[in-house]
Amino acid sequence: MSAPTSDFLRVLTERGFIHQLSDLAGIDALAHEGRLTTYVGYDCTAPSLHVGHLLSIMMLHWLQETGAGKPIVLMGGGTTRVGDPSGRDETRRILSLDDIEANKQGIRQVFARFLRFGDAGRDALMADNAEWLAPLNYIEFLRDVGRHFSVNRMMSMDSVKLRLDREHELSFIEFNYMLLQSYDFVELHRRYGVRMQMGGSDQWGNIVNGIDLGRRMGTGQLYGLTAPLMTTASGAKMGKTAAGALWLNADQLAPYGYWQFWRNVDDADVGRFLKLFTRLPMDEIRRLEALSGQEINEAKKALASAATMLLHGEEAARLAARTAEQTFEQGVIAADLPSVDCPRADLEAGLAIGPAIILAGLAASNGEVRRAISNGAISVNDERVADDKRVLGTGDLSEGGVVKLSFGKKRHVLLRAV
RNA sequence: GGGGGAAUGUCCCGAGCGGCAAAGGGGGCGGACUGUAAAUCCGCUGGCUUAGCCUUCGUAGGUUCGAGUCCUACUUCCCCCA
Repeated sequence: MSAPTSDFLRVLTERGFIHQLSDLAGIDALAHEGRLTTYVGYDCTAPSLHVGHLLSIMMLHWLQETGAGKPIVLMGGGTTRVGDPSGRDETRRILSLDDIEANKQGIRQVFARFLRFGDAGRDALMADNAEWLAPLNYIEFLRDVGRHFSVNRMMSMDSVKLRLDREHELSFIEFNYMLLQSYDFVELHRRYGVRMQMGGSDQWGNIVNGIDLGRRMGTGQLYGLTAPLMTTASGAKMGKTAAGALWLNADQLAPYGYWQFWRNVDDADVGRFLKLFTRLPMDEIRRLEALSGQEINEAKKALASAATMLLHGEEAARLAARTAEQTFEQGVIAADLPSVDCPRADLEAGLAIGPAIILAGLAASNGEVRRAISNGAISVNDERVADDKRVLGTGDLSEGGVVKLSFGKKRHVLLRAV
């Protein structure tokens, strides 16, 4: 691809955000003039977004930062009632309207950390497609939008084909998702002059359909840009760990856990992630990714702190870094580790190790705890537990009135006597 | 509408003569080695009050001392015919 002239595309290219774009020159020109009003849509299927969404959030961030255009965050209040089949092989559970509304509220808060909202020209704006999708009239929609879609072509789209090939059910309601998403694009153009849609590479088909529908419905030329599918160096899809999804909301995943996630990335991912998920300047990143061997841990810490700072703020990032240092480098019990309250009376009466570990959220059943103990995975106050009959008492409390429970070397929880 | 095939361990794929808590992968978790990395090796990967008991093979019944396995009905998917 020839070199872009706009800051926006230059930054995105340089930092590795671009997988596919519909028309480099067209996008570049609009970005150059600062008229590239762009939207990204987010489902409201969970109470928080997770790391997988971060990529597109960062793209919106750079859009605003480079002055390329107005970022629009589209909440899928309407489309979530239908369910996007892209990248899934299971029928999505239909959420109640209340759930969707609650999820929407949860998701909202994250964007304020990455975007500047307001009424001025390039201030970010948040929209909800329930606003125009909910009142749609079926007959009119079929007539105005439906007629532009070819079932033949829809059948050949990856999201549909995958379901068909794997012999999984694809309900009619989900089959319609791409019509709605395409229509969103058109509607956003009409309302806010949106010119481009961004998303993950799995959204390419939906985006292209939107561009197409726009042409047929008279929006003029629309554009699309997708980011590469985020995988780790080992090929795993990013966003989930044993502890659950890597949520962005602090009440779902504490800053410490978030920091730990970035601290533990694969060596091979450090440079790429620094570019994608932090705002560190490129020459600093080049210096960090040149580190090798033991030294690359410096780069990982920088990544963890920079990424955590972006999402949770400077103070939270500093605290997480300190907690990690105390826990992993100094071997002392850091007061800020995740903690769970435990009635003092339980400890006085003697609390068996199994229920204690479960209470701490480190395991799901006694059986799992027992197996973990036989694997040498469980520690109390950094002392390996050998006997699954081990009972915790007040004698295990350290000065701070806590017992440190560990599952493996990395997952630590403090049991706080209250 | 007719005919044939399929559904397995609630992550995925996938074996399974009527004695099955159910082979084997992948993935995940833990241990060793390291650097809170990767690779490698080893262990674990239904629940419980664990010499035992309970719940699991699409759903509901049935046959049998005993059913993932056989029979019937239903649900969903695939293929062929119309």
